Amino acid sequence: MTAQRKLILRIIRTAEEHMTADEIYRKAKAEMPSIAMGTVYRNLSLMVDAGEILRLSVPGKPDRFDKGQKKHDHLICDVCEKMKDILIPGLTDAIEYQTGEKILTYDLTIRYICDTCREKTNARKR
Amino acid sequence: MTAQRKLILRIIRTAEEHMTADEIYRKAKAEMPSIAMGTVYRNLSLMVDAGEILRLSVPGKPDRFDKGQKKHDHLICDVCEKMKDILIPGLTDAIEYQTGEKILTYDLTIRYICDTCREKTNARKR
DNA sequence: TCAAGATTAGGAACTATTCCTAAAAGGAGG
DNA sequence: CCTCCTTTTAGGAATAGTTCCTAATCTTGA
Repeated sequence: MTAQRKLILRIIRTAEEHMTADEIYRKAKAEMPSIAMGTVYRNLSLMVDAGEILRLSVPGKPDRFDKGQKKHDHLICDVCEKMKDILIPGLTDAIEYQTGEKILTYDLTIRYICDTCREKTNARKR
Repeated sequence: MTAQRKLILRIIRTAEEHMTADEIYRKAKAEMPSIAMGTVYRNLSLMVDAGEILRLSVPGKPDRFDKGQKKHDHLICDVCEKMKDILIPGLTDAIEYQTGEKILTYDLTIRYICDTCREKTNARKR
């Protein structure tokens, strides 16, 4: 395993939030100035394929990457765009039951307004 | 409502499948050679915002547009990438119950292997 | 009819991502 | 510690999808 890949993996593992490829690149560049964007993208894709990390796709926004190994779903706040992980146990079974199809996987993204933003909006309205 | 917009809307309404912006553009261009790509994109976005049509986002692929007004979910075949509409009634309620949050909307995309592709794969394996 | 505002065509610009190539780095075996 | 072979890299060009810009054209309503 190359130094570049180790670095990228460490950045993702120690990140508090889901980072974009660009954010990871910039953080990596601070430690290893020679690293190239292409290297980041290639390693991210390799690790996603290997199941070491997860890719989170949000329409119209750059992909984000998650250290998590366990599948989960996402709540995205419509105002601040912050993402929150959630688990909806049994959804796979429910979908298979409803559709009558054996499914491989699914991707569920929920839009809502988070508490922080709801408070701000209410405060402004009064 | 301009002629361009009327044309775009008609193309979407008479389409059998969900079309990409580029497919819509080419079909529109055949009838109105002067139409520009930007016009197609702008009108599509306007109509999506107005709730007249739906935008379907698939990670890594161009967006597709649906005449449908009624919200529904999608099954995508992992082999041929064809998309099928499905309805999972009560999912909104289930999500709200599970998360304890009032949700605005959700986006559920399910990956599976369609009957046609499964048959082909099996046939090849033997 | 005429002015104000909206919409267009055409193409440049942008963003996220992939691809290309020559050079550098690994690493298995001696 | 070398040596050959494979993998990976840096750097930048290329690509796809989409948005943005501007001057010209079309609407629309008074």
